[in-house]
Amino acid sequence: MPRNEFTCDCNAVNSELVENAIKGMPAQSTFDSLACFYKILGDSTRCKIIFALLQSEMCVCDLANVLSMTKSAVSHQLGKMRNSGVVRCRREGKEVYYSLDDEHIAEIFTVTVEHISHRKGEKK
Amino acid sequence: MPRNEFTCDCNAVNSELVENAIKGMPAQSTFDSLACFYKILGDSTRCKIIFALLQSEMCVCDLANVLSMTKSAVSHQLGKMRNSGVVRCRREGKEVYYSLDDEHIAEIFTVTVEHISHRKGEKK
DNA sequence: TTGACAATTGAATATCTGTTCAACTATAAT
DNA sequence: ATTATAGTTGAACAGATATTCAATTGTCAA
Repeated sequence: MPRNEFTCDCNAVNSELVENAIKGMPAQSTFDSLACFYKILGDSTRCKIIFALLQSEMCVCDLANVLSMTKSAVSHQLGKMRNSGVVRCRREGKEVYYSLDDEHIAEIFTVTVEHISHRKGEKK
Repeated sequence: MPRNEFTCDCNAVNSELVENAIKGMPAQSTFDSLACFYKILGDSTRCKIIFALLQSEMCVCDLANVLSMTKSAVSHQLGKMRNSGVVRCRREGKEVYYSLDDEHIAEIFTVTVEHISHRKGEKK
């Protein structure tokens, strides 16, 4: 009789390790937030937007020109990024200017850019 | 006649800013790598795997137990993480033990966990 | 060699996601 | 008021993706 109260199809090899790991696990909502945050960064269009906004705030038209995309496509992405708290916006006349909301994002982003650059030379 | 040599449906508002931004843009491949990296982190299952591996290396069975998932599902995710250079593995008898490949990943991940935790208290 | 278990892999499916298109709102100028 | 431009939004479509299921490989023990 396998002591397996979970939905997995096998028994733990190192049960103590597993039990401790389970105890130390944060709530599901924490992982959802984490995944949600990374999901926003996990698209090359949105990465470009972030990179552009690192330099300066920009309106949707400007971003569309930088990315060679339609206003609609850019606006859709900006909407998601706004909802996730990645960017902030302010209206100035007809234009809406976007900027990075949180300095943490710039930090995490630039660290990753370095990480990627370093990998380039390495294996494969 | 709109001076719009791109695929976008509007003219830049701040043309100088746009031109500088375009000049400063890295190659498409850089953004693909970035997005690819974040995409790997952008799934709650894989976030859990990373969190578990922060504590200690584990075999597939152990991870399956920690996550309450089948070996197959876990193995599929580990395969992707392996291909992206996020995790590394070594065989020991019948088991295959996985661990985080790069210390940068642990760094980026923990910084983001903090970022998320701080946000919790804030708006919304 | 045979059987058992750990792990991987490919195909199939259900779900999610990015872009397009068209319609719409908001602001400014004539 | 009317027109033009900036931006948003919903529906639809195409492409990507996570999990399941079944089959297969690799390793150890009998």
